Amino acid sequence: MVLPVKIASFNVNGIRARIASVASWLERHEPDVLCLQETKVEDDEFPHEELARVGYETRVAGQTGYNGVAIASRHPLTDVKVGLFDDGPSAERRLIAATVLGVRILDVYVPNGKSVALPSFVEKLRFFERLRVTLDVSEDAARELVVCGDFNVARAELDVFDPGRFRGKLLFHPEEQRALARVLDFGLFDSFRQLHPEERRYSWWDYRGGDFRSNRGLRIDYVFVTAALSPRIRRAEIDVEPRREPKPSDHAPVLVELD
DNA sequence: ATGGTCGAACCTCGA
Repeated sequence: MVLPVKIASFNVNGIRARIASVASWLERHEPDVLCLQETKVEDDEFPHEELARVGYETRVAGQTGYNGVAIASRHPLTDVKVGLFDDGPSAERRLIAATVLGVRILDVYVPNGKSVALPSFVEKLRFFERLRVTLDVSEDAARELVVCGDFNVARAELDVFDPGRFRGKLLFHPEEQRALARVLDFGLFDSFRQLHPEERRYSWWDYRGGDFRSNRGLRIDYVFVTAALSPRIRRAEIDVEPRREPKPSDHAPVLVELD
């Protein structure tokens, strides 16, 4: 691995609505890699040029209207792979993987689930199982590997502004927490929590009800790393600045620096 | 209080 490496992840909630903000953020922070979720655009309409102008080559897995992931990099991307192990050609676009500077990177957008009482919640739990199988069959827990993105689950009380109000509800339900934990049992560590064991920081705030202004948020975006990288995390942050902009995404970028 | 607000593509859905 070529060191140091700076890797970021950002659910942009529509790349076309956010392209100027994302390009500006890339210019300010200059990560080696930026993983994007909810690009909400077909591959032939992705704004590649705007990211190339600030130095990034982008590989995409998009669809019309919903979902969509992309990896932007200042360095060559190799071994690009789209989708979960059992995805058919019409599957929702929620996973893209690439190798950059010797680091294997998986960019994930986990289904929201809608409500714990609906079949979509079962689909969310199944997605976590399928993500684990994808790791088992395609990736190596012994190597330098990053799994980042929007996981749509707060892992612990410290990751929720009002645990009492969220307990048993979507984004903070024990079943989805266990499902995510089984993915992490592959051999992944929560970089932000490792460096900041006590800090209450969020990565997502509902657009409604002035939730950001009142800091009523959840930490549901993560950068997970394997044991080969966990001792080498020098910085793990959530950058709330883009959430303060006019017309922001409802998420904030999360980032790590490894050396 | 089961509200509220976004993006994308339609006149509603998914989050």
